[in-house]
Amino acid sequence: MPELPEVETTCKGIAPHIAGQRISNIILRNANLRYRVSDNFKTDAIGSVIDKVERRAKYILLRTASGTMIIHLGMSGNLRVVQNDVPYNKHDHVDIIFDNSLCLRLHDPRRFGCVIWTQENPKQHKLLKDLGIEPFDSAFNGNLLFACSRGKKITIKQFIMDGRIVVGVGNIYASEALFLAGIDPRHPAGRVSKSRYEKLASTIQSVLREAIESGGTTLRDFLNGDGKPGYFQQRLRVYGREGESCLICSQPINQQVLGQRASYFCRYCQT
DNA sequence: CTTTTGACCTGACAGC
DNA sequence: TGCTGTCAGGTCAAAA
Repeated sequence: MPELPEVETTCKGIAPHIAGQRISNIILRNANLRYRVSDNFKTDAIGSVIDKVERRAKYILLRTASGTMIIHLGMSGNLRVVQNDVPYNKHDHVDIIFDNSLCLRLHDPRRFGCVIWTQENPKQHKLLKDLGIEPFDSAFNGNLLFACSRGKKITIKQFIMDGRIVVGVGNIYASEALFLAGIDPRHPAGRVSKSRYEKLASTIQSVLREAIESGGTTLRDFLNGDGKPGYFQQRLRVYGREGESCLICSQPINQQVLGQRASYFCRYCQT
C-alpha cells in the first residue's frame, strides 16, 4: 500500500487524535509481524504519553518519554483511529488504546509491516540509520542524484526506489515521476545527465506533493487515519495503465518488469 | 563493493 | 464450485 504520500497522510490523520494522549492499554492480537513485536513493548509503553508523531521515510515514529514505536505499514498495512468499542476485524493485529477512549488500530493482512519498540534513538536504529535523504529536504536536488548515480549500472527506476539514496519513492511514484520527467525507466542510472536529474528531482517532489494533496493512492486497501481512501489513483498517468493511451501522444502505455517490479511508461515520450 | 534473487504473507482474480 | 497459478503499494538477507 504505502509509499511516502500514504504514510504522510496517515501521520497527519492520526496525529491530532493521539498527540498528547496517554496510552491506557495495548492489545496485541498477533505479534508475528515482519519482526516479532518485543515482549516488553506492552509493559514499557502502557502509561506513557505520545509526545510526537513523526515520519521518516516510510516509517512512522510515535515518540514517548519512555521509548519510541517505529511502525511500518509494509505492502498492505493501514493505521486508523477508531473508538475503542469498535469491533476488531480479521488482520487487526495491534490496538493502542488511549485515555480518551480512542484506539489506534494496525490492520495488515500480509504482515509485511512492523511495530518496533525501542528505547534508543530511533534514527540510529538499524533499519533507519542508513536511509537516504527525504525528498522534501532542501538539500534534495538533481545534483545530489547525479552525484550518487555515477558508476551505477542499475536502471534509473531502481535507483530512485533505493531508500539509501532517496526515501519514500515506491513503485507507483517512481513510474509516475519518470513519466513526468520524460525519462525511460530502463535507462542505466549512471548514464543519465545532470540536467535530466534536475528535472527528475523536481517531478519526484511534484508528484509526491500532488499525491499528498489527494490523500494518497488507494489501489486495494489503503485507508488514511480516519478510515477513508485516497483519491490519487484517479490521477495516475502511467501506473497500472498498460495498453491504455498515453496522455501526451495517445500511443499505448508499455509495461516491463525492472528489478522484479512492474514498471509503466510510454516508449515514445520517455527517452 | 554492486547487483540480483529469494523470502516473508494473505487475498483477489483469471483460467481451467 | 473448486483448484492452480499469478500478481500486489516493501525491503531485508543471502547469493552471485
